[in-house]
Amino acid sequence: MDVLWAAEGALTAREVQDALATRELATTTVLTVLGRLERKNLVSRTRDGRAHHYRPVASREDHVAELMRDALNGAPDRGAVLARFFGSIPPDERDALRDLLG
Amino acid sequence: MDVLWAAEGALTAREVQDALATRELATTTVLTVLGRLERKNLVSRTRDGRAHHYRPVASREDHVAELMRDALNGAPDRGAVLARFFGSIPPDERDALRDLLG
DNA sequence: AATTCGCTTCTACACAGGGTAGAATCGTCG
DNA sequence: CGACGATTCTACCCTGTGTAGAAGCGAATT
Repeated sequence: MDVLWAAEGALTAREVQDALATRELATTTVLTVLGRLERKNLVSRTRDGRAHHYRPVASREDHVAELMRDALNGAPDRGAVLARFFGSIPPDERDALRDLLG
Repeated sequence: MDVLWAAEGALTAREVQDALATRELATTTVLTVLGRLERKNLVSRTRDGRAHHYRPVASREDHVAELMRDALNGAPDRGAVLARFFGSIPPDERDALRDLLG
């Protein structure tokens, strides 16, 4: 589903379908999925004459960060989770973060 | 489902059921769920006479950290995600992390 | 104006996963 | 051996997701 993030910017359903041409999806399939994504507030759309322009509500990175926050909220002891999480990511990323956090 | 983490240590199905007594669950329900959790490698069990002892494979914190890693893997630009994630958690947690990371 | 064509909406079907539980089985204790 | 508890098998419902057909609606073309 989220292959749609791959294409940056606002797209029409038609463009999305073309971008996924490898899968030979029916037009209605693309529309249905886009509609569901809109219902889930993952994409927004604005009318443009006959068609709509669909655009991601958040960047892929923001979205994934959101998922991480959601996961984090799944535990009472957030600090302990964060500690384990950091202990488990590649050292180079940990280093980069250290820099980032000053 | 994961209310089972709440009870620390290894439990028998019977004990799990008692712990969830508020929900009046049938014994088989508890067993089924525990079985599925085992299939998903979230709990392991060891036979103890007639019954089994069920124990979490990982602590709740480890499990949530794992979910965070899974989410993180959902984006190509991990660094960007991490940067956003950090920018979005409460400042005090960020401070705690800074300490943690040295 | 009527036809047609594209975009949209509605509705639907299959399949997976998770919550729930009944029926049958199996093994241990008395 | 019999009873009872633990387990397994099977099943039902509900939701989410991938897929798509049928129909509606508005605009361009004939």
